[in-house]
Amino acid sequence: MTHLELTGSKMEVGTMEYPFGAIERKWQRLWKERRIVQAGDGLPKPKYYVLSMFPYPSGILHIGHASNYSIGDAITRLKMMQGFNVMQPMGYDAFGMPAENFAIAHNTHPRITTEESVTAMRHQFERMGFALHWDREVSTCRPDYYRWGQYIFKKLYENGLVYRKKSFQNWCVRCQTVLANEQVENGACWRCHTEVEQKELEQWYFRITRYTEELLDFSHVTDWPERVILMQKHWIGKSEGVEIIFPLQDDSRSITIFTTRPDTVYGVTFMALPPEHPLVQEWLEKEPDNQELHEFCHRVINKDKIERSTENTIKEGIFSGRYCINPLNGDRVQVWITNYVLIEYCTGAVMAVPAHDQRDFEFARKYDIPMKIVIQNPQQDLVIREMDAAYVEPGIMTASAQFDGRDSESAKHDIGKWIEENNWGRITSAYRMRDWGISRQRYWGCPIPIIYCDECGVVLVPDSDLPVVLPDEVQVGKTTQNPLLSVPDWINVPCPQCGKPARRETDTMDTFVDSSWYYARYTDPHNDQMPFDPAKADYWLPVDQYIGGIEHACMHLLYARFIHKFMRDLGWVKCDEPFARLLTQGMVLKDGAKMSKTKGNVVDPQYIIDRFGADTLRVYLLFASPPDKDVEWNDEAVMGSFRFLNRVWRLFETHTDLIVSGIMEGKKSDPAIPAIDADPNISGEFAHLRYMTHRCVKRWTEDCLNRMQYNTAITAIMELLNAIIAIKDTSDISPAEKAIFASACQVLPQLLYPFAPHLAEELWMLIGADNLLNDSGMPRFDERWLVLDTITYVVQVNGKIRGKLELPSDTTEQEIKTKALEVENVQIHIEGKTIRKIIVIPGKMVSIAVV
RNA sequence: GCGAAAGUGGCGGAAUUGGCAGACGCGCUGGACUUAGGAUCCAGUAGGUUUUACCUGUAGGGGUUCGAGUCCCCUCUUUCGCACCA
Repeated sequence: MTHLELTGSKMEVGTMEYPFGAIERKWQRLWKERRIVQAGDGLPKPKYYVLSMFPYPSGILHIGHASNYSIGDAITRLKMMQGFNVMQPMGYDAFGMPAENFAIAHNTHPRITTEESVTAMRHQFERMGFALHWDREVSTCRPDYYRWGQYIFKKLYENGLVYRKKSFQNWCVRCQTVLANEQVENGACWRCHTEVEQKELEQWYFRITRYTEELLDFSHVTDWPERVILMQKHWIGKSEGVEIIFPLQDDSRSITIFTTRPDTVYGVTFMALPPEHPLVQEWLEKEPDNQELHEFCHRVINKDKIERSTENTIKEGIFSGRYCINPLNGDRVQVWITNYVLIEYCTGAVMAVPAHDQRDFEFARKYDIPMKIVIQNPQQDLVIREMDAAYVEPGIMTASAQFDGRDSESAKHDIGKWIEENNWGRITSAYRMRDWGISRQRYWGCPIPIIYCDECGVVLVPDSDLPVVLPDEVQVGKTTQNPLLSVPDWINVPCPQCGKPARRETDTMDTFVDSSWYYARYTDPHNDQMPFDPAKADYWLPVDQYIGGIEHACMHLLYARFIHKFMRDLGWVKCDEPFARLLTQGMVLKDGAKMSKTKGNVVDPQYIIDRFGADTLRVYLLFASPPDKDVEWNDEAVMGSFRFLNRVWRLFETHTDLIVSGIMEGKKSDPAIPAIDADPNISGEFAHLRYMTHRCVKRWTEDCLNRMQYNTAITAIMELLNAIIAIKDTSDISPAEKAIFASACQVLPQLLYPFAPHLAEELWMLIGADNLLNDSGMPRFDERWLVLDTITYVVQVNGKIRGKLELPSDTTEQEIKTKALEVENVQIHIEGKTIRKIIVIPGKMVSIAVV
């Protein structure tokens, strides 16, 4: 753990700073008592639902959490000031392999460690001063939560969105479980980075592919980063093309392929099938003596799926001895079994056009398969013998019957139609995304509510028997297989249908299932009749502002959208998307790298909170960079935030009486607008302070509400503070000046509230407020005071600044031109030259073009 | 390879629509005060020169414009995502 370079002993001899510890604890207590987060269901106020991705309860509040929730809490407090009925709930994504692995390593039970961690984390969240609605806390590992996960599984099943399939799966040896495609990164487990192997298993799948088209449609989100939308679209990977049926020669069956290049269909010279293809499997059975074929297929199938699907794998194949017919031109086409076709994608078969596809080209060259040019390069005629790569660009069609001479790109659609008209196939789309495998062979997860009966087959657990409670009395880690297999009392149950002995499913669900609907559970977290009351969900959903890491772009955020759309189809929710606005916050880096225990560059937020306060940490995290960018941790710069808060504290401490009486003075002049406006005849530094006050409030408002750029909002506060402190002598000032000074100070607590709520609340009270800041409304500014009497014009000659000009704001354009030309330094630069043009930008500058 | 985002002082980063580049903070330099400190206050801080001023400067090169960090074209670098997807 890297601490600040500062030692504890130095702390003790340091000078006084504001008593943040006492202040923070006091307000944390008071907020809890006064329940500042309202979150009343259906309150007659506009609602605002702020949600930060719930954490895995590691027991330690990581700096990344601190950053994530500081953003969420800033938004929460802003929305409270705006008068919204705000909900900011918190819970725990508590199932999963880390808890189980930790329990194995420490010879304990995941339930014990998880609950301990939850308690520890709740304290740390409170110490950060987040305005969280603890009444709504959920934890996915508790039966009152996962009961409804099982219920949703059943609903999915009943709607044909769940199925079981045996196939080769990504298998992590370390985690002893299957991983979804989304959870494999560069051929390794996303969690433990162990290399993923292939294992044939029977698995439960969610048919997310039924929603592909809708998942591609982002028209119902209010504000999502373009980057995330693009990543999801890419992940779903829609390609438009044509499915074509190639009949086998001397056989009643056929091979269906998908292609995005129907324009090359006249150039097909072979078919490429993967060994897993049903036809190939059939041929293997028919020809038990074909040693070569058996050996090849066996070898390819058992090769690591990841390894097989990389570009640099050497293409291999074996001729099946069979042919099929190209329906468009009657060509006889060789059928090959290859290692470069993926069974999972589309129809699991490829029409090979070696002249116009690089992969097919390489393969055809290797095995001496004929090539046929059907797209000509308009620049230079292609000759097969001279080609050293496939010609994949568009061009002019040739040897393609009635399409000869046409531009290949524009002919694509007509060929598709021609194929449809002749019943050779159809125009369709293909998707990269596969169904979501949710089975995990681990103990610490939500049990799948399925029972296997010899008589009745696969039987759903009846609603009345839910939840299927995860048995606690399990020896975790004693076996290399699923620990649930060692609990016969739990596994062996009577069949709910026929009553005969049956067995429970021992797979548990991927934890991403748990997190796919938690945001909806928060709207009605204690409901024991249904997952949530649709009326309550209708009030709160969609989540107005969701905050989380980019790493979930193609996992959690995609799964949650899928489940949400399913719940909408059931009528449980009305909106089309779960998360209206999404903010992907950056990581906290140290020395340019992600913090990690192994690198030893972890900063402990608790250490900072104990020494400099939660307010300091929060201000630092938000000030260091915009919320969606990474924050570079810097020990020294944290001190800057601490000093800033200290300066604010000192200002209020030294001038308490002045501010309080100044506020009274301001109220006298205009009771409707407290303090902020006073004598219009003010000039000099107080006029400037008044201008700065209104300017900073305006900038803060825009940065907070429109731009969500809290670093510049904090900058605006610092600038106002500097402007106030710049006034050195307050001993002998007029009542109007006093009111201006006070109004500048009075607005500070409001401006600080989203970022440093404890100090802000303390100062608000100090200057005599009778409400809490969440009820104080938004700080106000008045355009009247943003209009300056004089404007500084910049004068450019040929684009270079040659002078400045102070002019009354009502100067006419003609006068401005005249004055600009009179500036001494301007005259030097235009002397002896011809003025071609003078451009006046009102309120800003004069640009003179000379030759 | 494909797709996307980004490149600004010693550092984090500002510059909202093309209009004073470097706000704000850190660090640094000098000074004041002193209870000798991670305190506070004052001055300075893009680089350069012949310093009331001028020149150069937002990865590099070109272009549009009275005017470009911002718009257009090319190149380079970095980061991220996808990667035999037919």
